[in-house]
This record gives sequence, structure tokens and C-alpha cells, in this order.
Amino acid sequence: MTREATNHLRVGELAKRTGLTVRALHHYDALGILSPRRRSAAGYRLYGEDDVARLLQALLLRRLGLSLPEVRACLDDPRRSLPAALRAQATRLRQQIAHEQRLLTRLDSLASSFENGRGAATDDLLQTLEMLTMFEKYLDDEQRAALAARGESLGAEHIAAVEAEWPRLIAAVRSAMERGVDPAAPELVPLMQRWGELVRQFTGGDPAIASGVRRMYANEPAVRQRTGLDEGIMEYVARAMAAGKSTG
Amino acid sequence: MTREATNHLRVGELAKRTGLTVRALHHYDALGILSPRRRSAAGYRLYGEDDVARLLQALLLRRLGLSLPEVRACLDDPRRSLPAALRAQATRLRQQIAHEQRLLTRLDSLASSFENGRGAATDDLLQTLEMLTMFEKYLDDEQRAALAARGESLGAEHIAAVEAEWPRLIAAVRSAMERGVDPAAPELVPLMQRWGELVRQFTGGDPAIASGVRRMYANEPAVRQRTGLDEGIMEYVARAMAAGKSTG
DNA sequence: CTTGACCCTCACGCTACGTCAGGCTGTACG
DNA sequence: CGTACAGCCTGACGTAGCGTGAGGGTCAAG
Repeated sequence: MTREATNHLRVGELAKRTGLTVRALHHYDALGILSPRRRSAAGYRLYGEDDVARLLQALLLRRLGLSLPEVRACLDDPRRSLPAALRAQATRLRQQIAHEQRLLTRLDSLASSFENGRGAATDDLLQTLEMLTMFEKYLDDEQRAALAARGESLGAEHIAAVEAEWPRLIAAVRSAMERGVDPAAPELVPLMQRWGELVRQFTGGDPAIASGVRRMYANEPAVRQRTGLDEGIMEYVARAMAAGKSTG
Repeated sequence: MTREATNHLRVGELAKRTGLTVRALHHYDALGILSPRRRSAAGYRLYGEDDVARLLQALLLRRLGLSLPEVRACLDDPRRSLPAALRAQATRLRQQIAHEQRLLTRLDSLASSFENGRGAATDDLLQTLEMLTMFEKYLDDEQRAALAARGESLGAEHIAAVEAEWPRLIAAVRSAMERGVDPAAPELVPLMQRWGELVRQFTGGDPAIASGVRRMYANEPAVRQRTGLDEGIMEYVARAMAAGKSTG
């Protein structure tokens, strides 16, 4: 018959009853959250009833999302720390939820754009993702929805064909520019017609979308680099278009 | 004039342009997320244009909340990892938001109960918090709201008086029980009347609340211990009540 | 006296870097 | 040519909340 067994619990026992691990209790001890009142002669932790009560309160606070130092402060001086800690936790949670909410909407919108054909058409998924993120920056929800709808109505293979045509078209224009061809030269007319057609097909004739895309090209060197559209070509095309219009 | 400067960036430069720290870039290098193609003779990291492009993609993925190993997997093999990673991240976010949402409602409801007088009345804020959490478990929102409303209508000092009276009442009953007084004895009648009155005052006469509280006392030893109401007393009171009713 | 279950105290591992420490490198200035 | 200073390198420890051993006592039962 041991003399000190009566109503004291050893760590394993307490762990089982609270669903914690022995290690966690050790940790709480180290942090001063719950240091058992007594130790056995051999150094075993012996938890009394008040220790158990304190632990239950600690678990309650932890379930509310407080950090262990906060839990400790609340246990040691509830009147001073508890209300502040709860308020702080509430505002933290509100901010984090708001942030994660925004993230989630982004993810969902990206995922749906991804599945709606535009993603499947492009070879490099990451480039597609980058483009989608750019679109998020320069176009609003409605405009992106319109783009997605047009993409779906055109069909995946049509999009693939257009995406394959762009580099050839750009290369042809670049070649003309580098050969010193006058932007107003008649040989550029069919190229510019096709160019305008592709742009109209992409934007659906929406001037807001067209302007957003132009701003994107103006502000994002990465996009220009990826498509091979540098400022020289942009200006050359602009002049050729103007010439075509004024003579057309 | 150094020969290798042209379009390669050193870490500090790249850090400035991306808003990252040098340490972060070192870290990405160590994790294989971005190891610069080249090193200078002295071992300096030299980042080329494709390195920069990869870094931008990595930052995009990280802003979406992916872990660095996930980012690496997506960069290394987008077709296989990217869709899965995005889906996983979306579900993770959804779960976490749901969890935090629940936590926040709990915190808010606790805070409001706290301010509505019941908290200010009790000395030990943590015990109050524990009781409130218990109530969450055994009473629904509506019932707790009813409790809070009654608390407000009664006023803080009335509540304080009642909370001071309970231990005395319990002590008196316990004393009678320990003296072996018959539960049906007339000396218990005024005690039981007062007991019933306090209970009615607390529950507002709502039988659902009364039953919830009874279940709480039945299932939560911690609550019984705190109030000094063990099962013996509960049964003694029940019998005294029954005797009082049948003879009254 | 041994076995097995329990306990003890280090101490390293995890995320995504921050923050030194100690030591080269590159360049500008005197 | 020496030196000062900015910039780079590679470790290595710290963060929150424990998990997961390692190595070694303790206790009741056989």
C-alpha cells in the first residue's frame, strides 16, 4: 500500500483522461502552464485535483485558439489577460478568415478558368496560371467571365489554332519591320487585317477588355517577353493599323 | 568591365526586384525551388532570365498558399502536380475557414455572454468561461439567449446575491443530510422552497433549460465538484422535493 | 531477480524563413 | 597599392507545439 497514491494522478493517467499525450503534459510543465504541485520521491509528476482543474481550463483556452504563452497568462492572471486575449483572438481570426476567403475565391476562379478550356489549350500550365493571374489584375470579374464564355463558345481546338497562329503572325510582322518595310506599305494590309481579326475574336469587341489587355501589355514586361511583343513591334503595328484605316 | 555581368543578377539585386530577402532566395536554393543556373568564379549566385521567370511562377504559387515542397513539385512537373495541388489547397482552405468560422462564433458568443453581466458577477473569469462553454454543450443558442436575457433583467447585484446564497443553501442541506434528517422532515420545507425558487429564477421556468442543466450536472463531474453538489445531495434534494410536493 | 509498463531528462525534427557570425570578394578612393 | 565598405558565401541557431526517439531509473508482479 503506497501512502501517496490516493487522489494524485501520474502523467500517463492524466494523459489518458484528457486525451493529451504525455509529451504535451511535459511541454506544458516546461512552459509553466501546468506544473504539478507534487513530485513523488522518484521524481514522478503527481497531479492533484486543482492541477486537473487548471489543466481543463488550459484546454478550454487552447481550444479557443490561444497560444500557449497566452494560455499561461490567462491562467496566471485572468482578470488582466483573459478579456484582452479573447478579443485579440477574435480579431486575429476575423482577419485570417478574410484573407483565406480571398485566397479561396482566387483559387476557385483560377480553377474554373482552368477547366473552362483555356487551360487545356495551352501547353505550359504555369504560364496559363500566370496569365490568369494577370487577367485578375487588369480585368474585373465580369470581363473575365465574358472571356471565359467566349473561350467556351469558340471551342478548344479553335483556341489552340489561334494560339499557334499568333507567333507566326508576330514573326511575320517582325520580319517586315526588320526589313525596313514602311508601316503603310500594302504588303502589310493582309497581316494587319488578320491581326485585328484575332484581337476582335479574343476581346469579343469589348473595348474595356481591349483596353485592359493593352494596359497589361504596357505594364508587364514578363507578358511582352513571353509573347515576343516588344514595344517596337507594338508601335509598328499601331502605325500600320493607322495607315490601313486612313487609306482603307 | 566584368565580362559576365550582362544580364545576370546577383542575389541582392534579385531580392530587391522581387521584394524577397537574400535569405529567402538562399532558402529556395537549398530546397531546390530556385537554384541559379550559374555561379561566378567566386561562387556568387548569378540568376538568368529563365531563373527569374521560374521565381515569378514560384511566388505566384506561394501566394496561392502552397507549401514550398508543393511549389517545387508544381514547378518541376506542372502537368502532374499543379491541378492536384490547387485542388488540395482549395479543400484545405475550405476546411480551415469552416473551423475558424466556428471558433469565431464561439468566441463572439462567449464574449457577449461575458459582457452581459453574468461574467462581471462572478469572481473567477475562467470558471465563468468554463460554465459558458458547458452551457454551449447542453443548451442551444436560443436557450442560452434566454438565460442571458433573464440575467440582464435581473441585474448584476441580484445575480451576485444569488450566487452567494447558493453555497450557503447547499451547505445547509448537506448538514441536514449528514445529520440523518429524514428528507420528508418539516424542517427541510423552507430550504426546499427556497431551492426551487432559485432554480425557477435561473431557468425562468423553461423546462427545456432545466432539463439541459440537469443533464449537465449528471454528466459533468467538474461542475458538480465546483458547486459542491454531489450525487448524494442531488438525490436527497430530489426526495425532499417529492415529499414536500406530496404533503403540500 | 527479471520482466514489462511506466516514468524521468535531454535532444533533434518539422515550416519558412530571420538573424547573427565569421570569412571571402569586388570596387572605389586616397 | 592599401584600405574601407558594400555585398556575397556558408553554417547554425531560433521560432510554436509538440512528435519521436535515446538512454536510463522505478515499480508491481511473477
